[in-house]
Amino acid sequence: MESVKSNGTEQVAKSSSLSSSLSSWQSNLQEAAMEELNRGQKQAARLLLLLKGVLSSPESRPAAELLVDVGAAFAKALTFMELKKDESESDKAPINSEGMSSCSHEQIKRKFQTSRRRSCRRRAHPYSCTTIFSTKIEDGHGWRKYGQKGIYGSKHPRSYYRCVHKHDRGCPVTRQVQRTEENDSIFAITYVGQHTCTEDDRTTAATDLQALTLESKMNKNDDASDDDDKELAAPPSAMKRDCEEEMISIESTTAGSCSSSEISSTFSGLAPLSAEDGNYSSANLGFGMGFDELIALMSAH
DNA sequence: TTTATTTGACCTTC
DNA sequence: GAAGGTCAAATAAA
Repeated sequence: MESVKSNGTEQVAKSSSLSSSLSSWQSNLQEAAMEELNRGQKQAARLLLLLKGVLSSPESRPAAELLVDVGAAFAKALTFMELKKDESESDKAPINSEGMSSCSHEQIKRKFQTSRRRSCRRRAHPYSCTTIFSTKIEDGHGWRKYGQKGIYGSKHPRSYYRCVHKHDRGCPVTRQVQRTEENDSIFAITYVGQHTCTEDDRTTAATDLQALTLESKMNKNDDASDDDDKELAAPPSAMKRDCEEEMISIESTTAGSCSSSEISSTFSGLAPLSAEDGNYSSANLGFGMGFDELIALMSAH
């Protein structure tokens, strides 16, 4: 533990007691910080609710984005704190003095790995995958459904789609669509590979969706939670209609190693965490959620 | 008749 | 052996 040159045992005892009280102090501090973050998140949600009408106008868009961003930041910080708490409780490891900033990637990865052990494994494939969370599955691309499976431990089946240009243009993209456990009206859509069918389609569907604005989200009709099977079985023609999406996008860390269920397992009210850089984009409305979803998630947290 | 979806079987990975 | 992913025949819809 430490080298003792003078009054050894006393110093060890002192050090041990010191580190124990320091650890307890840090733990209390952590609890207090989480409480405050929780409070901040709830207050942000309340403010969002209060201003919901006011912020619907286009000129209030920056303010609305800011508020959503604040809510997302609270959610994200809370998640970091919870991850840290989980780790210190299970490992009994001393709290890292570096604080929250150091706990993102590895801990998130670890959490994913834990849930992976429980629920799923994936075939290795050479393509990168991107998971988004959206209230709709249309993304402007044409998809052909080629399978549906019940997933172990999940109440919703997973549908498998491939690009309609797979055969004529050799487009390799597939996607998996599954309703999230946390919110039946939100789909976890995992895109595997990238469109090669047209020049315009080279950007992934996820990238397309990121261009969607708050305005469209605010003005959209509440048609998000239609019948499960109808939604999932929507023909390509239906998918090409205008989409006003609400989405969260998460890039996988390594090609072929991500899964929507892994990611959705951490979806209980938190901001999206890019495993690559730990950031989410505020340009696409933070994590792309509308007011209702954000508030629902914040309240559920 | 053509095209898309469903679904059980099979394959692959762990 | 279990579970996810894909195939392809059967079926439904346009």
